[in-house]
Amino acid sequence: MTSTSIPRYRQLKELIIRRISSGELRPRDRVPSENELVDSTGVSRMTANRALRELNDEGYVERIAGVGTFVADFKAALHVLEVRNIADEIALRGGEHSAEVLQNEETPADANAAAALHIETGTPLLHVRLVHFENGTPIQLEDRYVVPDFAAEFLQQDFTVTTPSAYLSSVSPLQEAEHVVRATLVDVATRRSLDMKDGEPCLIVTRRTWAHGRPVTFARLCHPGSRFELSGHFAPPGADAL
Amino acid sequence: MTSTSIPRYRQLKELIIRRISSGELRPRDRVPSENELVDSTGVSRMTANRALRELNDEGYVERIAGVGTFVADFKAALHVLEVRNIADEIALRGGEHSAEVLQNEETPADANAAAALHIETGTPLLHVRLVHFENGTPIQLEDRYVVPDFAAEFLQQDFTVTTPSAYLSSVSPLQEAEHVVRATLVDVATRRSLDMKDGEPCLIVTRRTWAHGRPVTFARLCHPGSRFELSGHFAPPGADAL
DNA sequence: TCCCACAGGTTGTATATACAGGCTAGTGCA
DNA sequence: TGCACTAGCCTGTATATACAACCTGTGGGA
Repeated sequence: MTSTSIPRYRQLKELIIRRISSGELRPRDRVPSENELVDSTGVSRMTANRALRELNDEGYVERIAGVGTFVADFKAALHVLEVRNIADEIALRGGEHSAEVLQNEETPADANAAAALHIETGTPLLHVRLVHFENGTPIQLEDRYVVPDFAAEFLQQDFTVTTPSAYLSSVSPLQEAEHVVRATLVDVATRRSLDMKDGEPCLIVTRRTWAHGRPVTFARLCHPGSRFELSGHFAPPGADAL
Repeated sequence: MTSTSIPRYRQLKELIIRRISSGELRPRDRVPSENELVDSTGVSRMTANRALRELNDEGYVERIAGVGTFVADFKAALHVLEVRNIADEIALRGGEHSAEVLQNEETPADANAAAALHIETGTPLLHVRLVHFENGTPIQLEDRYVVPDFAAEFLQQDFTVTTPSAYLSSVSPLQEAEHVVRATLVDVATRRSLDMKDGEPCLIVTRRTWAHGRPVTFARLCHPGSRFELSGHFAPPGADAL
C-alpha cells in the first residue's frame, strides 16, 4: 500500500495546474469542460466539478455559467495573488530598474527560515541577496530563500535581467502571500548596501509565498526609510483595487 | 418569483455563521454534524458536506475526520484573518491604550470609499475618526468607514472602551483583509492629531476587510514615522508564524 | 434584413447511494 | 486491573442522476 492515496479531484487539479504552469494553457485559454474531463479521465462529473470549482475559488481559473472555464488572467488577479514585481513597479513610475547580486548560494536553513518554510533546520535552501536600483539609486535589498524542489534551477538565473519574483512566478502560479511590515534599524552591511546613513530607519517587508498549498519562498525586503516616500507605494494585496 | 433563489448550501452556511456571530456557538464548540444537519434541515448529506467544507476552507470551522466539526479558535486563526486590534498589540507590549474620538457621523461615500466598498458614490456610510494612544502618546490615527447594513449600530459604540476593529469582529467574523502600506507626508490636521513635526513622514496602512464575501469596512491607519520603530511591528497576515 | 425562437453545450445545484478511513467509548476477556 | 477489540459515529471521497439557469450560434419567419 502506498500510504494514503491522493484523491482524484486533487489529481485533476494538479493536472490542470501543471498545464497552466508549463504554458500549455495560457491566460484566457479555455480549460476542458466538466464533460470533457469526464470523457478524458473517466471521473464522474461531480468530481470534475469539484476540481474546477476549487481551482476557481483559488484564483487559477474563471468559470462562466453557460460558457466555460478559462485560465485566469493573472493581471486581473494581481490584487489577490500579490506577485507584484519591483521591476514592474519601477517601470510603472517611469523609472529604470537595475540590480546587483551580492550573494547566490545554497545554504542550510537556519531556525528562522526553517520555521517559515515548514522544513527541518539544516535542510538545504537556495539563497540570493541582491540590491534593486531605481535610476541608479538603491531602493530595496532583497534577501530571499527558496525551497529547492520548488525551483531547482533558481540559482542559475540571471537576476540582473529577471527578478527572483518574476522567475518564481513563471515556474508556477503563486498562490498566497503573507506579509509582515515593520520599521527598524538595520546592521551596517545592509546600510552600506542601500547607501543609508547611520540611524536611518529601514522599512522591512517580510513576505512568505505559497504554491501548491505549501510555503515555497520567503523574502526579507528592506527599504531605506528616508527614501521610501520617494519610491511611492509598494503594494501588499489590494493596491490595484484602491 | 423572488429573483434568483439562494442555494441551500449557502443558506446553511449563513445559518451556521449567524449562530457563531450571535455567540450561540462559541470557539471550540461542536457544530452539528453532517447527518444532524440532514435530519434538522432536510438537505442531503452532500449539501451539508459542501456547506461545512466551505466553512472549513474559509476558516470559520475546523473539521476532524472521525470526530466532528468545531468552531474555529479565532486566536489561532489570527494570522490568517488579520483582525489584529491595536489595543491588544499595545497590551502585548505592556503599554496602556486609550483613544480619543475626533469625529463620528454618517456621511455619503466619496469616490474613493465607494470604489473600495463596491457601492455607489453618495451612499450613506458610517464614519469614525479617532486617535489611539499608548501611554498617552498618540501612535495611530484611524479613519474608518463602515457599510451601514453590516453593523447598523456601529456609531453608537463607545470607542474609547472598545476599538472599532474589536466591535466589528464581534458583530461577525471578518473573513479577509487587504492592505496597502505606504509612506507619505500628510496634512496639517493629521500631523496635529498625532503630535508630529512638519516634514515628518507618516506610515499609512489602508486596510479593507471582507465579511460574507463582500467588503464591509475600509480604514486608513496613519502612524507617525519617527515613532514607528518604537511602536514595534504591526502585523499584516503572518506575523505570528514568523 | 431583422428579429425571435430554439437547440445544444456549459456551469450550478441537489439528491441518493456507497465505501473508505479516522476516532472514541464501551464491552468483554485475560 | 488492564488490555484488545469492536460497534458506531464522523468526515472524506466518488459516482450516477436530475433539473435549473445561462450563453451562443443558427435557422426560420415576419
